[in-house]
Amino acid sequence: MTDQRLSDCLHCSMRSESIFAGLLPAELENLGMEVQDIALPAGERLYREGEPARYAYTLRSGAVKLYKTLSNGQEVILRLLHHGDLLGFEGISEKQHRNDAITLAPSQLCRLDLENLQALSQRLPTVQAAILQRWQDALRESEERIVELGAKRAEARLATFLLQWAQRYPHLRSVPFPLTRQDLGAFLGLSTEHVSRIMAEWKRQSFLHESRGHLEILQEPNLRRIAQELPGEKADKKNQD
Amino acid sequence: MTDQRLSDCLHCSMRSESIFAGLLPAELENLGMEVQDIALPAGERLYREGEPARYAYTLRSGAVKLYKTLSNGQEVILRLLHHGDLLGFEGISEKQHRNDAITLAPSQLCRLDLENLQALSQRLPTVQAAILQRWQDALRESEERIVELGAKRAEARLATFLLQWAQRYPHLRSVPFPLTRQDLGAFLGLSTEHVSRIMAEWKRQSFLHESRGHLEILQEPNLRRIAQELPGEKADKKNQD
DNA sequence: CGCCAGATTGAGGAATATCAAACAGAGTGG
DNA sequence: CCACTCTGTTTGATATTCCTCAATCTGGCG
Repeated sequence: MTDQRLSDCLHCSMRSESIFAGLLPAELENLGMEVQDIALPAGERLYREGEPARYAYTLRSGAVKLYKTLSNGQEVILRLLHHGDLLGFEGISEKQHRNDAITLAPSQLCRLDLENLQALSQRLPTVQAAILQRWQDALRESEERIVELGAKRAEARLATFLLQWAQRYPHLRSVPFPLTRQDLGAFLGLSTEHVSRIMAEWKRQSFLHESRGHLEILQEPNLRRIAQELPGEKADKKNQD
Repeated sequence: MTDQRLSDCLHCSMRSESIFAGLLPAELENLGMEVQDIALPAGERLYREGEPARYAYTLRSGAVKLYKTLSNGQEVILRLLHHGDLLGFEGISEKQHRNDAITLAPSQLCRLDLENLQALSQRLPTVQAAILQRWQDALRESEERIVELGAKRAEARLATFLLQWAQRYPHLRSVPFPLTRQDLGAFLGLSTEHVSRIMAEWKRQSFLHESRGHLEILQEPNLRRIAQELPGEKADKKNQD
């Protein structure tokens, strides 16, 4: 079920975008670190909140959700990860993972030993700088989320999210979309039903199309308009088609 | 109005908590960087969103809000900073500031030149590690905010916030509280009026007391209980006093 | 005292949640 | 191929939370 082998970083297709970008081939061969290449089906857990952090990961393909489960059982999704994103790096400075990580789709990852990684980042400033950069990106994204959650209404949040999701697959008309309505709600701070209502309405209006885990945005301008809407700015003119 | 002089990092009262902690005195004297010591009244702007980033700051005393202003004029506060917090460090890797920064109270800050800081952090791994750590803290805080905004109701958000604010002044019964109802709303994703209603109610119930820019939490257990409440967990028993 | 920004209060309405029921579609076993 | 089941989606009705707008109140201050 879990395919696992040693990774060949030197010839990795993602090398130029990874935290090891910028290293010389000689340095790469001398990482002093085992990098496991892992393939997982959908729904597999990478780690759990509170668990001792042993590994960090680079997501090479597929999708992963990072989330917390509250005392009433409600899930809150903190981040949704795509091709190229990192996870588990909080383990560099904290002993335990801060959240749960589960694959949403069949995924390929590189698994890095955190102790090795920490030693490595002390030795190679390039690597540390790369990690710092990723962290800043994550913080910027989180702050954008705060703006969405704090200031926008349900439709605007959902529209923003769908557009950003689709943007991660620039070359595809119809993009992979393994999220349930419940996932969407957990990410956007909305109830499952409310998400469903909005999605259903947009499908009726042909703003978008869904089929077998794929999503196609048919009327991007309309979604963009909705994504911008702020409280007190009701769009009087609906689409007329 | 703006008192400004060269800072003496070696004898700074915050040295042990700053990003320069762990440096030897000799290294400190050789920072190769001018550190300005700045004192500002309340309501002073440190920088504006989109402005070229020249400086980063360490807040030595007082309070600062980082916020964005949306197209409808609405403010969203991203972070509220206290004694010991950093700001403007996004300028290390981005050319422009991502948000506005304004003092909420009379504040003392250290101003660091970003170009020098960048060079410095390449040279001194200790400094870079310290910055990395602050970044991770900021990300953790942002993720906690996302949980608050995404999953909790107004009262729980406000209670959580007040408790955390008060915790920043562990030795004081009555803590400085320079926030307006509007600030609270902008931070918590609520309307000014809704915040006001809840605060007024809590004052009536003697959960807390407000006076001349200061706040005292009188019944911490009740606030803690409210802070934990999640949708679907109505507390039937109110306080009886 | 008069003024003014911020705080409070009230009434009504919009946005969203909750609860319950019906629906759809992808396996699965006969 | 069909009935069956299971899970996720959609829909409806109702309740709650929160916002908006407008008015009033309060405390500090010239």
